[in-house]
Amino acid sequence: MAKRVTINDVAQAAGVSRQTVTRAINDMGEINEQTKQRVLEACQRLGYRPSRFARNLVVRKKTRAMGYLVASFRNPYFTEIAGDLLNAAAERGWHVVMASTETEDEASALDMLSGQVDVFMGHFMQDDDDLIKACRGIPLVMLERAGSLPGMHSVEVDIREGVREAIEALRGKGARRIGMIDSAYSLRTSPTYVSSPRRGYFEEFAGTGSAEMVVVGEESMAGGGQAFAKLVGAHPDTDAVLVFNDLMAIGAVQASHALGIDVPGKVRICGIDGLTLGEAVHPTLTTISIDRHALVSNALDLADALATADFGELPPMRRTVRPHILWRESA
Amino acid sequence: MAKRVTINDVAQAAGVSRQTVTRAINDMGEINEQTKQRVLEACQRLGYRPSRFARNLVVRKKTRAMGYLVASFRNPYFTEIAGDLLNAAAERGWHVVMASTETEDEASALDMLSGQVDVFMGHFMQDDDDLIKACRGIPLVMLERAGSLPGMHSVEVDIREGVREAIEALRGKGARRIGMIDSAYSLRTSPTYVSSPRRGYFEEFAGTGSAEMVVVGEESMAGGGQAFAKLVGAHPDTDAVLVFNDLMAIGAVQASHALGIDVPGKVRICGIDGLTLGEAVHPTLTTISIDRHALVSNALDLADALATADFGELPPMRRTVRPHILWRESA
DNA sequence: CTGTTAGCGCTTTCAG
DNA sequence: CTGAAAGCGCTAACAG
Repeated sequence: MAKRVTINDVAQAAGVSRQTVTRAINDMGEINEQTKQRVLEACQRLGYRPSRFARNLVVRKKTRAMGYLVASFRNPYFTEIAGDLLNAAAERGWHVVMASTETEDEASALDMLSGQVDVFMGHFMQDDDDLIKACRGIPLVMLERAGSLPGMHSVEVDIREGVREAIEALRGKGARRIGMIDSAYSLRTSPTYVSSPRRGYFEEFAGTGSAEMVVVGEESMAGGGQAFAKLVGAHPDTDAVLVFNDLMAIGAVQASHALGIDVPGKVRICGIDGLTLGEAVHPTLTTISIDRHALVSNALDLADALATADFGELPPMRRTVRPHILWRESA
Repeated sequence: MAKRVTINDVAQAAGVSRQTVTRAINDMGEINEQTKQRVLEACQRLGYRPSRFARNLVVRKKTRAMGYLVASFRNPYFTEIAGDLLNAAAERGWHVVMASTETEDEASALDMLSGQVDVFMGHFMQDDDDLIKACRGIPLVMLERAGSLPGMHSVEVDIREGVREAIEALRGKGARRIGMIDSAYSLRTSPTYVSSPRRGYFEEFAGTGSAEMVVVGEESMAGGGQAFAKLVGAHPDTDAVLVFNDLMAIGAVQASHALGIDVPGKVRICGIDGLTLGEAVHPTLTTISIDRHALVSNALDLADALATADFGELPPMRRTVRPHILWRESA
C-alpha cells in the first residue's frame, strides 16, 4: 500500500509550509486567495485526505463516540430504539459507532470497537465478568438489565410491574386460564433453555399451575405463531396469553386467524414492547409498552455523566423506566 | 472540565516511564508482573483512559471507518440493509458510524461525520452538488442512485427492468387496468411533489392513460392504505396495482381487507423491495425483490477499492444489481 | 525487564 | 499574509 499522502507532501507540492495548507483546507482566512487555490489544487491532485486521528488529537474539541451494540435488526423493537438513539445522540453531540451482535458474538464486537469509542451501550447478553473483560476498561451503559460490577451502569425497565398489572387486568376482564409464550433466546448463549425473567414474573403473578401453561418458541413471528398453536393445542381452555415480545405476539395473532380462534373473544393476547407494528395487525395488539424515548434519554443521561467525568470511574448509576399497558384490540 | 489524565500522569504516579505504562495496559509482556499490577492500579485510581486518537495515529494498522446514513428506521427495508451492512462490514474490517437522516438533514449529518470517517455510504436524496459540498472531499458510495460528480460511486438497482417484467406478467395474468401508488417522499426535500423514477417506469410500461391511474401517498403503511382506497375509489375497475414499496403495499393489502376487496381475485397487488415482512401478511405480498445482500456486498467492494487506493480520487465506479419478481399470493 | 529517543500528522501559538 | 517552532498522547525501536 502506497505511503499516505500527508500535509507535508501537499505543502511541498504547492511550495508553501504545512500551516498554509492547514489554513487553506480549513477555510481559515488569513490567506491569499491565490495561494489557497494553489494549495487546494495540489490537494486534489495528490489525493490528499487529512488524517482524522491527527486532527482530533490536536483539536481540543472533544468528540465523544459511543459504541452501540444492536441485538437484532430483525426485531423492530431494537431498530426503533437504534433510530431513536441515533437521533437523540446526534442532538447531544455523540457519534454512534454500531455493531451487530446478531451474527457476531458480543466479546469480539466489543473488542473491535474498544479502540474507537468512549462508552458502550446496548442490550447485552453475556455474563458480567466476560463483558467487563471485553470492554478493556471502557464504561458500559446496559439497557434493560442491571450490572453488578464497577464500570457498569444501567437503565432498567420494570417489566415485573407491567406483567403484574397486565395479569391483574386480564383477570378483571374474565380470564381464568392464562398462558405464556416465552422466548428461547437463551439458547443463543447457553446450551440449554433458561427461562427468561419475564417468564419468572408471569409465574409469580399467574399463580399455581401457571408453569405448565408456558410454551417456549423461537424469537420471531413464526416462532410466536407456532408456540401459540402448541399452547392452545395442549390447553384448549386457554383464554389469555402473555407473549414474550410483540414480534412473537403478532405471530400469535396471525396464527389465531389461521386456527379460526377469535381474538379477543375466545383468547386474549398481550405482547410486551409496544411496537408501532402492533397497530398494523388485526386485531391490533395490546401490549405492555416500553417507553423507548425515556429509555434512550435516560441512557444518554448516563453517557453524558460519564463523559463529563472524563470517562473516569463513576459509582454505578441505575435508572428505571416504568412500562404501561397499551390497550388495543387483542386483549 | 478537568484536564485529561494522560499516560504521563499514570507513569509519574506509578513511578515508571510511559513506555512501561504502555506495556502494562496493552498486555505486551516484557514487563514484571509486579510493576504491571502497580501501573494498572494507578490507571484505575486516576481514572486513566487512553486517547483513541493518539493511539490510532501512531499505530500503523489502518482502521477504516465508514459513515453510513440511514434514510429511515421506520421502514424495515432500510434497517434490514443496515443489519446486513453491519455484518458484512465487520467481516471486512470496517467500522461503521451511523447517522439517521430521518430527522436530521443529510448535509449536517455528513458534516458532523466528515471528520470521523474515510468514506460515506447511504441512500442519499440531495442534489449531487450539495452532497459533494457537504462531504468535504470524502468519497461517496451511493446506493440505488447514480452520481454524476467525481468522488461519487454507486450501486444501482435496475428497478426499471423489474417494473417492466412485473407489468408484463400482470398483463399475462389478465390485468387490464393497472394502477400505481407512488411515494410523496420528494416532499421531504422539495416544496412540491416530484414523481419518482419508479413512477416513470410504470408510466413507460403501463402505457397510454396510465398517468391518471397514479395516486400519491405518504411513505408508510397507513399512507399506502389510504392511497389504495383513493385509487379504487376513483377507478373501481382497477385490477392490479404496483406500489412504490413494500411498506406501502402491505398497507394496501390491509386496506383491501377493510374495503372488502378480494386480493388477488379482484385486484392484484405488487410491491417493490422484497421485505421479509411481506410474508407475514395475508395474502402474502408479491414484490419486485431487491437482493439486499448483493447490494451491500457490491457497495463494500467499492468501499474496499477506495480504501486500497488510500481514498485518493478514483474514476467513478458503478455497479448494478438486478431485481427479481418474488411471486407470492397477492398477485 | 525498563527507560530513552523519535516520531505519527496535524494545528496552535507566535514571530516575521 | 506566511513560516517556524512547539506540542497533542501515544507507541515502535532501540538502547541499557
